[in-house]
Amino acid sequence: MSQSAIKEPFDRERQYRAKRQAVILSAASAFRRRGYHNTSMVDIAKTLGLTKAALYYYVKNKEEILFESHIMAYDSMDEVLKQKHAGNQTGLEFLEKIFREFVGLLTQSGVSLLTDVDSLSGEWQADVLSRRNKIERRVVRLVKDGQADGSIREGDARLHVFFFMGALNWLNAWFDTEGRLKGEDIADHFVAQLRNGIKG
Amino acid sequence: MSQSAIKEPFDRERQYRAKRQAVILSAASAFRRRGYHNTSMVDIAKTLGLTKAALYYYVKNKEEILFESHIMAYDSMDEVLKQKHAGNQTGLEFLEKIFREFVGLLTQSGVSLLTDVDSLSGEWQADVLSRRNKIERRVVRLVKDGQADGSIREGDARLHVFFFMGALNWLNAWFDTEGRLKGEDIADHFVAQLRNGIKG
DNA sequence: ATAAAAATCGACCCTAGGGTCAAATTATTA
DNA sequence: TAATAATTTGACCCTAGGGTCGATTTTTAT
Repeated sequence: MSQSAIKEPFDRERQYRAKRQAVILSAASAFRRRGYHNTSMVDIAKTLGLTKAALYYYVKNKEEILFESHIMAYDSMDEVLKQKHAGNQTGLEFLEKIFREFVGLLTQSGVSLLTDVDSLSGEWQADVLSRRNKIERRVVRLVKDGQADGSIREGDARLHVFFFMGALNWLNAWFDTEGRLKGEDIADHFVAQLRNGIKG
Repeated sequence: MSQSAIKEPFDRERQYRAKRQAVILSAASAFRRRGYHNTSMVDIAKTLGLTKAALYYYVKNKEEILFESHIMAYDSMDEVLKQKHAGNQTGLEFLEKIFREFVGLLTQSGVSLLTDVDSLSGEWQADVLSRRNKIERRVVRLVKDGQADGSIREGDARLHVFFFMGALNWLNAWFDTEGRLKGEDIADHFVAQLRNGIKG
């Protein structure tokens, strides 16, 4: 049929992209659990029922996978940060919401926050760091907003942020989808601790 | 002189132990900053003005260095946890004190809390995990004590702990001795956030 | 000064694992 | 059902870096 000439190339590309995503997601999860250097390309391939060589059809090299893993996580966080707070809620309330969604990303959506930035070289490392800093600055801004409206207590906003973002990163390291701790409960608990820790 | 026959061997051993410590400390610092796998034996050696081969006079292999790095950190933490709280202070006050000293270890005493447990094999990994768990349980107990005397609010004690221990681990990752943030200030800030986050 | 012990080194070996490539296999299209 | 394009593979190459060893250099004891 005549349609195929038009949509077929799109489907092709879509397939390709989907598979590429699968590779990166799967790898990211492995990196998070066992570490970047303890995860070989063969490991990644086997998990997907492929051969090492096939991976290189979707990816330039191992480092690119690490890079994309980072980017993917930051994209998710950016998405969360995109929303604007309803006019009625305080800065603290808004921050709570954001933080709860961050926790959700890690516990429900399979997003992995990786730490192995040093294994990235030059350009890529700079890219990832800049993305991370951008997010950090956004959150710092939220805290400052909260301080401005009095819902968050005074003090170095960056330190406020480092504290609870640390909790987030650590959560990422120990949280186990299988464990008895339910993501929802963790979110409630963490949000409570965040709130009490910094409220005005 | 006759003395030497007695004390000389002790000095020898002392020298040896001191140098061995130096190797491990130096390596631990590098591991913390660049990561275990991004730090080669040659790197470690060069930092100490030695040759790779010389390292093996003090250490069985690279993994042992990683192991000892972990142990060293946990020894420090155990030391901090050894103290008993004065009869008059609340559970929360005592926990604050402990936490402040933990922060001090990382910011002042050059102790590095490493995360690369997965690069450790079998026996060693089990050892390290058990040490970590032991410390974690101790801290959980402190929290429960605080909850018992009403100074710490109710809620899953383990989650309380994960939250602020996460902050600690994260601090370890970003804190830079050279930076403008002074360890003392960070401790104050972190302790405040800990206190407010969980107080009853 | 000299022997013995301690510490360090240069040169080398060896493997895990990242990366390549031409050939085979599997869809697609006409 | 051939021709073409998209995937996947087996076999192979190559290097970084951990680890070893006998030979030196340095220290200590007598």
